Parts: sequence; structure tokens; C-alpha cells
Amino acid sequence: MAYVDSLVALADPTRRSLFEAIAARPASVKELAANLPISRPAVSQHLKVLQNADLVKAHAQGTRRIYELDRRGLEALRTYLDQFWTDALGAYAAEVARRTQT
Amino acid sequence: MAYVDSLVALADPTRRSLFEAIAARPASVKELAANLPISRPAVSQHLKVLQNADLVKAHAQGTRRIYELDRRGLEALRTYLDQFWTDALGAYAAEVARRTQT
DNA sequence: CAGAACCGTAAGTCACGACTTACGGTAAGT
DNA sequence: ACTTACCGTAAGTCGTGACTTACGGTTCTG
Repeated sequence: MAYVDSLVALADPTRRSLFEAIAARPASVKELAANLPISRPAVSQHLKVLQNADLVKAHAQGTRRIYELDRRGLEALRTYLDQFWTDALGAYAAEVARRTQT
Repeated sequence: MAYVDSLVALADPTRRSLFEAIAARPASVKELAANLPISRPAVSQHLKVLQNADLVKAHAQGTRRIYELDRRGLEALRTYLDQFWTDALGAYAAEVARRTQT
């Protein structure tokens, strides 16, 4: 259920900010913390959540840890959502068609 | 920012259960509550959240309210995620390519 | 070999959100 | 009209998770 972790991770506004910042450009923890109104340890904690949701991955570079995007988390989430796209137009289509109002 | 509401709504396990049940087949509040270990008012509260995330829509049928899937919420969420798919392969591609390890 | 820079974890606080019960409101049945 | 069925909202409780400060560990630099 990796998609669950992705959903929970991205539901938090601070983690979304981190994720979006990392997606735009890989960065160190300090750099990421500089653009947020919270402490550096808080950023580390959020990154941990993002990381084991496979939304982000890190690699050391000297004493710094550079975080970059990991597409596996997004992919899991995407797959989960796509399931409803097709389901909603398959078995569910007949039901909807009858009372269509959209 | 409709996608934010969708993310928050689907981050809760109970709301996911409701959403998935509704996606599989439209149902009344009582029917939905019957398959969950929580009270009926709790279900109503969750449905309210799902509804103003545009993940679900309701229409009255006698004294019952039938909830069915609303694709607008999913669409908003999908669009948000797709943004990273392309971004991550565009401006971000060069950065990654250099330190590729995946 | 200090000292500094960068980071993760531990422990504790506090607000928020997921529940409950109680209540009121509307539509159908007799 | 009265009762029953179905539902939403109000108010209050309680656990979880998003923060903080404090600490220890590792890697460059002088």
C-alpha cells in the first residue's frame, strides 16, 4: 500500500512545499529549511516521511545530504487513482448513465 | 487549490473506504455506515469532506441521500500530479542526469 | 587533532481532527 | 396527524501528528 504513504505524506502543506521544492531542484536539508518557517529538525522529520513514501530519495555529498525526486511514490499514487478512472467508466458506467446530471 | 482538498480527504483511511465503496457502487449513508465500524454521523461528516473536495456528489432520493462518484476531484488531483511528471523530466532532467544512480 | 558545518533522533508540548452522543429537520407510510 | 425512517449538525472528548529544544554522530577544514 505504498500509495497510502504517498497520500498521507502529501496531505501535509509543509511536506508539499518540500516536495515541490525538491521536484523543482534537488537541495540539501539546510537549503530546504531556509525557505520554510520551521526549524531544521522539523524539515528532517518531514523528509523522513517523504522518503519512506518513495516520493523523495537522498544521497550524501560530504556532510550534506542532497534530496531529489523519487518517481516511485508518484507512480504508486498515480496507479491507485487510475484505478478509479477506469472503474468509474466501466462497471460503474451504467449506474451513472441513468441519473446523469453532469 | 482543489487538489489540496482531495489529498487531505483521501489521506484518511475511513474516507478512502467510503470513497472506494462509492466508486464501486453509489449508495445511501445508511448503507455506507453499515459496512464501517463507526457511527452514522461520523460517516456523514466524512462524506461532507469528500463532497467539498469534489470527490463525491449527492442527490436526494426520498428521505435518503445517494452518494456517487464525482470525477472533478480526481481530475484536479491527477492534474496536480501530472505537473511533476513532466516537470521532473523537463527542467529537472539535467540535474538528475549528472548524478544518476537509479 | 581541534573546531566547525551539517544532519538525524529523542523527548516533550500543543493544536487539530476523528470520533461519540444528543438533537432537530424533512420525507414517506399508516 | 402521528409515527417511522433517514439524514445533517452541534458540542464535547481523546488520540495523533506537527512542532520545539537538546543531544550525538559524521565529515570536511585549519
